[in-house]
Amino acid sequence: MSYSTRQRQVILGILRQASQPLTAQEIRERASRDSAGIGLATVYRALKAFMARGEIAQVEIPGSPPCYEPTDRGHHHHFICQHCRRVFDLPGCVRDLDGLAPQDFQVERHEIVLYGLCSVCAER
Amino acid sequence: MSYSTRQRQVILGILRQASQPLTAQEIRERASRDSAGIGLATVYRALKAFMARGEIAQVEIPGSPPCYEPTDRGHHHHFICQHCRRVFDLPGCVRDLDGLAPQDFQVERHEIVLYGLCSVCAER
DNA sequence: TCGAATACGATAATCAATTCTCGAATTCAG
DNA sequence: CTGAATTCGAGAATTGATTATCGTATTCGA
Repeated sequence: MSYSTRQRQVILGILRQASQPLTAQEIRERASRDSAGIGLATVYRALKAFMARGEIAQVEIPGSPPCYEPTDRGHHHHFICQHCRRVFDLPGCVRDLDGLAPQDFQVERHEIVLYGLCSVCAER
Repeated sequence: MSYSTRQRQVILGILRQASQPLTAQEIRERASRDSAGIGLATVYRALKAFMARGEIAQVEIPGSPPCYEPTDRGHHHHFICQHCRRVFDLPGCVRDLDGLAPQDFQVERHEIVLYGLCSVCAER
């Protein structure tokens, strides 16, 4: 099985506290603020282990390396600020999406990404 | 300015004939079927030139290298078949998308990607 | 047609993300 | 507590996409 180490607890805690999905790099940076720092390889190993257990999910964001977030946040989408490049969670969804595809296509899931300026970057 | 070469005509023709956005690799493969073959570097140079002129656009598809398609197809979105991995164009859009973001966010554009099985792969 | 500008092809170089390596440290079941 | 299993850290290696290099070939305006 897999062991519960200090590093993995830190990493999972960071993902749970974050209000956006984070990249492996971002996780390492935040981990290095507190504890003595965590190797990037360790972050990747932990992410792989958490994903195998279904605790976190990978979010593919166009133009950004893959991000990770806890799976318990329910269905939602993302906003990317074109200025600061940060990714934000957007609660909610829209209906009638599946109707976009032809009748004989089976739609299983969807991703919506909005691009623009976040509240901070919009003020200039 | 930029010259009109045999290679660039081939590349643009391939993009126009395709019913889906194509990656640089896919373009090179299709180009090699007819003419004597085109270098990958040439494909990238041509894509860059066409983009500078606004004739084609880059489409960022999660989990796939960037794809390219002519800009004259109007606003549309994409469907990715989880079985054959192909990318399909979906005409149309949905309304009220911008409402997903908080009031103080400026939404400039959006991408919608549907995942599932295309008509061919759904038959099994 | 001439020649400067541009593009070609093949391959090497770059770049960023991710994985591997390996000796040392940690975890945890018994 | 003990030891086998697992993980760690740091850096090297790998991978895949893209760009640069450079000698040659093509394009096209004058």
